[in-house]
Formats: sequence, C-alpha cells, structure tokens
Amino acid sequence: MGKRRQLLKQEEIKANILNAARKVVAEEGFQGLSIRKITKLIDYSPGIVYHYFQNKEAIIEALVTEGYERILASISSVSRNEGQPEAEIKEGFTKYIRAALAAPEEYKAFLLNENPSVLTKTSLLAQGIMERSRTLRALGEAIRRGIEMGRFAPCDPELMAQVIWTSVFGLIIKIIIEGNIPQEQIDRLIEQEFKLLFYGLMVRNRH
Amino acid sequence: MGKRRQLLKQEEIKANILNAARKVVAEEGFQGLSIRKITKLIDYSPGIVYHYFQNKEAIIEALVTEGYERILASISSVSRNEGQPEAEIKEGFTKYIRAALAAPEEYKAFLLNENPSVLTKTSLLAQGIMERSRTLRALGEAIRRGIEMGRFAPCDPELMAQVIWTSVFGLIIKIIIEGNIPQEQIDRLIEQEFKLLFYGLMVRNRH
Amino acid sequence: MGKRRQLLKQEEIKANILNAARKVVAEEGFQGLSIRKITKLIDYSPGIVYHYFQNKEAIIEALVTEGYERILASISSVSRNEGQPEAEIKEGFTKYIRAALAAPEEYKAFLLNENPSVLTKTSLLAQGIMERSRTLRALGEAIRRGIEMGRFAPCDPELMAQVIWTSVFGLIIKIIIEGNIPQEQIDRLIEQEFKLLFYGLMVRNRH
Amino acid sequence: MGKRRQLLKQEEIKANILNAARKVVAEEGFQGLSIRKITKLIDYSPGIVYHYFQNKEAIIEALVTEGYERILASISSVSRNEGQPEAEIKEGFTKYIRAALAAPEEYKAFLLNENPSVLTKTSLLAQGIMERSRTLRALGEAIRRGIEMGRFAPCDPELMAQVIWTSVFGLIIKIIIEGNIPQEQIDRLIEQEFKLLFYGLMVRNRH
DNA sequence: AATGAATGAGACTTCATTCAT
DNA sequence: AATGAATGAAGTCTCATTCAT
Repeated sequence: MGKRRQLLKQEEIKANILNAARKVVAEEGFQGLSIRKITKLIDYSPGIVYHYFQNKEAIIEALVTEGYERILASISSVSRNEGQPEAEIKEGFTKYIRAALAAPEEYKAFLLNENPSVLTKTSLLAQGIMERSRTLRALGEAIRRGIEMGRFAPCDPELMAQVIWTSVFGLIIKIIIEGNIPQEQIDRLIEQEFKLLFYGLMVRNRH
Repeated sequence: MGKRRQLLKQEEIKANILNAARKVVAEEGFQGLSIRKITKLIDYSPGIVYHYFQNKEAIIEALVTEGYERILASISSVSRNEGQPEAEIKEGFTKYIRAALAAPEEYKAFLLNENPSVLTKTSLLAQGIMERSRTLRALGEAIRRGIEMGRFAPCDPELMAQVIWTSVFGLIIKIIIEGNIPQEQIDRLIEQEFKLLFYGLMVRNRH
Repeated sequence: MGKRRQLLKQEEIKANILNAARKVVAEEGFQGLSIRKITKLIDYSPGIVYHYFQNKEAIIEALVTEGYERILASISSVSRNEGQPEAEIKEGFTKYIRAALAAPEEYKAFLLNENPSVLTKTSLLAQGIMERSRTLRALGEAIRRGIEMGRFAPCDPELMAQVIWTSVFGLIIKIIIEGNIPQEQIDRLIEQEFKLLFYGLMVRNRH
Repeated sequence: MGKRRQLLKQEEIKANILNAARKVVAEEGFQGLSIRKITKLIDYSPGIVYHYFQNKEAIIEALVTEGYERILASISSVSRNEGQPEAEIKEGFTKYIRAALAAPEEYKAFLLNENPSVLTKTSLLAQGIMERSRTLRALGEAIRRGIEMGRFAPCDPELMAQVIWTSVFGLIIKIIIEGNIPQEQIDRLIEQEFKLLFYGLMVRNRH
C-alpha cells in the first residue's frame, strides 16, 4: 500500500471515529460519550481508537475544534457593510443563531462544555480576547467602525462585543433548553433581541 | 433521646451530607458528584446516605432547589423605585448576578436543567409568562411603568423582559463556565451589560 | 403494665409484623421480602423486628406455618362420606383448589418455596408421610377405605395419595403461572382432572 | 489469530462462563447466581462477563433455554408405537422426567417462569393448544389414536393431554423442590404416577 | 420496648485503558 | 493496522444485622 493511500485511509478512519463520536454526542451529550459507544457504531474494537487518538480527551478536542469551525463557517460569509455596521452585526448574529438552533444539541454540548481543551476555543470573556478570537474581533471591529462613524455611542468595543455576544448566547441557550417554544415566538424574541442590542431600553432623544 | 433532639440530629446529618455534596460539586461539578465521594468526606459508609436521602437524585434536587431558592430570595428584597424603574431593575439584576455567582454550580445545574419538573419552574420564554413567573412579572412591570413614565421607549414589556433576562442569563452562564475570569473583569462586564441594556448600541439623540 | 397486657401487646406486634410480611410476599414473592419493607409498612424501625423474631428466617417460618394453617383450614370442613370416598376426595380437592386459586401468589410462594423451614411443612413425597401430614393422611385413608370397600383398585394408599396430590398440585401451579386462563377453561380442566384421577386413561370394562 | 480460531475461543469462554453459572445454580439455585460468583469460579474479573453476555439476564436466559431444549430433545426420540399408544406415552414421559430431573434448576427456572416471552413457549392450558405446541400435539394425538383403537375411554384428547401433562409436571416440580427424595422413592412415585394416569383410582370392570 | 444510626458486604454495571497477538 | 481479552476502579443501591441510647 502506498504511503499516500495509507495516510488517506488513516484520515478516513479518524473521520469515521469522529463522525460516530459526533452522533453519540448529538444524542446523549458529551457526558454520554464513551469509547465503547463510538466503536460499536463503526463496528471496530475499543482498542483501535488508541491507534488514532491518544485518549478520549483527544477525541473530544478534535470533535470540538471541528465543530467550532463549522459554526464559525456559518458567519464567515457575512458581507462587510461599510455604511451600516449594525446591519453587518445583525446579519452575522442572524446566521449564527440559525446555525445554532439547527444543531441544538451540538451547540449546547459545545458551548456549555467546561472541558479545558474546549474552553480554549470557546472562551470569550477574558481581556484582550479580540486578539485571539476571530469572532470577537469581527464583532468588536464592527463596533469600533460604528463608533468612528458616529453611528454607535462611544464605548470599549471589546467589552461591548463581549456583552452583546453573551446576550445572544443567553437567548440561544434558553431557547434550546426550554425546547418547546413555537417558531413564531422564537422569531419575535430574536427581533426583540436586536431592538434591545441596538436601541436599549431607555427612550431615544432624551435631552 | 427526645424526639426533638433526634430530629435535630437527623437534620444535622442531612446537612452534613449536603455540605459534603456541595463541596464535591464545587470542586468537580455536578457531574463529578458521587455517593462515594460524599461519604468519604464525612467518613461514613456509602449505605448510610440512603437513610437520609432516597437516592442520589434526591440529594441533587435538594442541593439545587436550595441553591436556587437562595438566589431567588436575593431579589425578593429589591425595593420599589417609583421615579426610576431602571434603578430598580439594575438593583435586582445586581443582586441576582451576585447570588448566582456565589453558587455557580447550583445555578448552572438548575437553569440548564432540562428535566420537565425543573423546567416548569425555570421556563421563561413562552408567551404570557408574566402571569406565571414572579420574576418575569416584576421585571415586566418595572418596564411597563418605565414606558408609562416616558423613561423607556414603547415596547412589549413581556418580550422585552424576556430578552433582558436572557441577556443577563447569558452573561452569568458564560462567566461561570469560563471559570477563571478575574473579579475585576467580571465587574467591568456587568457594568457594560447594564449600559447595553439601558442605552443599546446606537448613538443617543439620533434624530 | 401488667404482664398479661404486655404479652397481649407483644402478640399484637408480632401479628402486625407478620401481616406486613404477608403483604410484601403477596406482592413480590418470598424472594422480595426484606426486613426494611416490613418495617416500612408498619412504620417501625428495622431494629424492632429483632425484638420479636430472631432473624428473617424466623419470620419466614412463622409466616409459613400460619399460611399453611389457613390453607389446611379450607379442607378441614370436608365431610366424611362413608359410602363414596371418591366424593369426599373430590370435595376436598375442590375446596383446596378454590382456596389456592383465591390466593395464587401466596400459594405459589408457599408451595414452591425451598426454604428448609418451609419445606418441613410442605414436604409430601417422603415415605411414611401419612404419619406426619394431616392432609396426606386424610387423603390416604379415604383411599384405603375405598380399597377396602372394593370401590378403588388395590394399591399402596400412601403412594397413590402422593401422586394424586401432585397431580392436582401441578394443575393448580400451571393455572396460576399461565395467568390468563378463562374461568370456563379452568372449570373444564378441573373437571377433566377428576375424570383422570378416578377413571384413568384406559378404557373401562377391559376384560 | 485466525478468525475461526478466535470464534472458537470466544465460544469456549462463553461456555466456561455458562458452566460456572450452571455450577453456581446447581448449588445455590438461580436465586443465588451472581456475576461475582461466576467470575470467582473461572478466576476472571467481573467486568469481563459483559464482553460475552449483555447482562445477567442474558446469562440466565442462555442457561435456561439451553437446559430446556435439552429436555425437549429427550422426548424427540420417542418411537411411535402403533399398537399401544400408552406405551408411547409412558416412554415419552419417562424420558421427559429423567431429563427434567437431570437439570432440575433449569427445569424449574423455565417452567415456573412468568416472563411473557417464556410463557409463549411454555403455555399449555389454553384451548386449541394442540395446534401450537408440538409436545401437547404429540400427546393429544397418541390419546386420540388410543381412543380410536378402543384402548382409551372416549374423551376430549386435548383436555386429557393437558391434565395428564400437568399431573406429571406436578410430580416433577414437587420432586425437585423437596430436593432430598431418595432415588428409590422417586422410582416408586413415577411408577405409581403411570398407574394413576392409565388406570385411575376406581376399580376396573366396574361396568 | 423501641429507635435510628451505622456498617460491611454484596448486588449489577460501565468505563478507560492496556496488551499480546 | 487491528483485534479482542482483560482489568480494576468506580458507579448506585439494597440488605441483614448490630448497638448505644
């Protein structure tokens, strides 16, 4: 067998393992993931996993990296809107929310995970996060541009990006957890969310 | 032994068990809680736990409801502020956030719980929730008052209460999950959260 | 407290314990009987049982002795029929079957029990059993009388009593275990059973 | 290692487990069977059993069906006896009894089992059972033949087959449960059983 | 007489991981 | 590359019994 073909096959099996793992996680959460369940799905023996991954931890990390990329991909296509950064922000979150609600179990499993290796990808609240997180950077810079253009009130763009992000995050998580919200109500909540983010609670034109 | 004294002792041991459980949960999360770990901490044999609690589930429930009740209690003392409903809201959430962050595992365990009976207490997103949830009612009515006074922009008070609540919820959950945020940064985030809630992103005095 | 009253009370509590035990056995079989379940039913603590019974074994024995008496009572009223011992036998078994099917769980728990102390009461197959078992003695003597009167074919009355008894026993147990036999079919089976016992399979008047 | 040899070894270990289980059951009854006891006998750790069997239930089922199949097999070799159906019946039951008493625990476990899926195999008392049960059909038809030949008294062959079967069943179960009957006495009881089945209690030639 | 605390053993089961082959 | 055997620890829970009070 040529080396290239071997590598290919190796990647293939790794992918199989990850696919099986993803399936388990989607059904039973990260907590329910076990090596055995994975190998039962792909009809391999438990031992084989240790040929491709150092341990369970490594699988989780791979899963998570990959899952995060997919979520990020959903907002990578957001188009710059020079004149109205708020439209850009709205478009990004709309796509993000849609992607999250389309794979609720994975979203939950991923963003509520406290596994250290997962947290390195999902952490957003530390100071200076704009340098490390593409998402937060994109959001923060849209905010900065809005401020420079005079459309947004002056503020620390990073901090603002963080609380905006957690606001949306809170809504998504709650929608997923409550489980039975009618689509109509979900739409109304999302619409209201944007009103809150952009206009706040207080009345306009005050003094 | 008098019956009263016995009951006391029984309560005492129950409390010991719960305390030990709390300690385990605080260190390893609910996921890491086990009867064995509890009884090792209080130097008892595993079996004895079943004298005081029906099963592990009952311990968790006791822990969780007790914790969440403490959190709810924290906002029961919020004082009406007729002139400035925003101050009332801010005070309420400040207390709520503080209480939540003081018992992070319980907060998570309760509010991320998908058990139906828990959900009946934690659901907030359905239409008409203001009639069923004291918390949401209080928040929604503060908003209504603010609108009537001309301090808040006109909106559906219930919907607004829901997205405000989920915004704060998202921040709390994220702070808990990331785990290692310095207190200083937490304070800045909370401060920024209120700015967002009250003033939004867009510039004031816009037309 | 007078000694007599104490004794009374003691007997009363013993009876309570046994009643509770009987209830457990009726619902879950002897196998499901536990000290805890007993004391939970009568609202006492597990320890108390050991004041009245040496151990679990002793309870079972008491239960069984008592249960056996009740079953025996059902056939104690069978009237002697000097002319037709077969009528006497039929009447006895009819009452016995009815009593057994009226308390199927107890019957099963009792007669299928292999606990040594139970077996001392239920054993029937040993040689010489007619000297020790009232039931078998009654049956065996009816047979002996039948033989002497020339109504029954000559045979060893004890052996014949044993196989007759086990025949009926087999029918009862099977009816109980299958569980869903319609009453009509039960009646037909019982009727047929007596035909078998009295006339056998082979044709009459055979040379 | 070749796949075939592996399969062989796997079967071997499975057989070892079952053998150990059988040993435990033989000594302490099904009630006394535990994974621990099994693995102690074969010097394995408890976990390994779950490589070969899904759970304890599966072991019991394997044990029981295997045992009962052996018993059923014992009567498959009964030879037709055209002239004397009673000889055929006697031979069948003799073999059946011998097989049952050779695997008493399995026999009990299977025939006293109230599990619905077991009952579908062991039920015999319903009307029309001759169409569904090979055993009952064979017995019933021997009876029918006997009647047609004028050797057996006219009767409903199915009903007669049912009560005959339960008669023998009752004897077997009682022998097993009492446990300590000397072989000699067992033989006498069996002999007497056949006398009862064929000739009944009543005197012959009684017009 | 009665209690409730407490134990220690044992039940079934799942899991991550190692290892010889 | 892949397997299947195997372990040992840990999980929850139930039980009969003892004992100080």
